[in-house]
Amino acid sequence: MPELPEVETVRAGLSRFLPRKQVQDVWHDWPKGFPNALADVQQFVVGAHITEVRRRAKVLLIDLDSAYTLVIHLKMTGQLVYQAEHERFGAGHPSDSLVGKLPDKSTRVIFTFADSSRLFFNDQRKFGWVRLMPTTEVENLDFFRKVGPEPLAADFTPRQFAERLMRRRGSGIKAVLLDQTVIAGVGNIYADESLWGAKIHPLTLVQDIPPRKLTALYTSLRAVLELSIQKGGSTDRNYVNAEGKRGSYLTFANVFRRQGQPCSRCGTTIIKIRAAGRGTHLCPHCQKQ
DNA sequence: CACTTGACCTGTCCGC
DNA sequence: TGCGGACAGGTCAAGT
Repeated sequence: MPELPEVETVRAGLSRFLPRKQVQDVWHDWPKGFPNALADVQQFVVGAHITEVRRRAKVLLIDLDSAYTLVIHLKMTGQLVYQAEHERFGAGHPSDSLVGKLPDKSTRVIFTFADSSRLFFNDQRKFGWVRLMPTTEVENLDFFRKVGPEPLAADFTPRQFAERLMRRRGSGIKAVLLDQTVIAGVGNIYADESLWGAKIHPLTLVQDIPPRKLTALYTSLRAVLELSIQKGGSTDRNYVNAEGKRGSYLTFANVFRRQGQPCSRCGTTIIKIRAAGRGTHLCPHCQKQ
């Protein structure tokens, strides 16, 4: 569920809090979710200072001044929540935030900093992970070598978008949008929303989409991602930002989880089908195959 | 080789 | 009310 806008929202929040913090302690259960040897964590994380928080695709990168980086993927139900020391105890926490309620039963990793503030990695379904590696090796990870361009990058053009989509000419457009090696950061929510915006049926084969509709999809995808970042991302169940608060984009969604409701453009009832193995939402009138 | 399906997990919801 | 099964969806590995 955390897709580009959600991960970007977490990144923005963490970069307000984390730079210059010194790590004092790292606790974790669930070795599969943080597979590094304890000795390496002790040597390269404990005592180190955080220098920067970055994002690439749906992956968060927390750089340390030990020349190591914590690489974090939230997958579907991961959360990264920062809690300042004074927020730990007692009442007074906003009821719409997880802050003050952590750790809880889905807490997998806790970073404690020298000023007693803490960073919690929560993950109900344990699909997410944290791993430590030298900063210079991050770009050599298989995932980063193959991942496509950032759709919101200033130099990402409609032409580039169309060319990359056409590499997968035999496939349905939804499957292609979800393919991280084509375009980075798009998941189920924004695939559905951007296709509705461009009036394209999710199962349409890429080579059957006219150029003008590809341009519309480029525009629609960028608009949807930008609006979602502005709204703090989408919260269906689990997602929260670095302050433990939910995002409000789904209030503005046109099709995602809106099956049975009228299309905001034409009034036709939104339906849910299966495409690329995922629940897929569309307006059968606006998005003809 | 390109595409699809299953595995990884847990919690929730639905029908019987 | 209890219980089994479907479902949620990001990514990799395995299968077709």
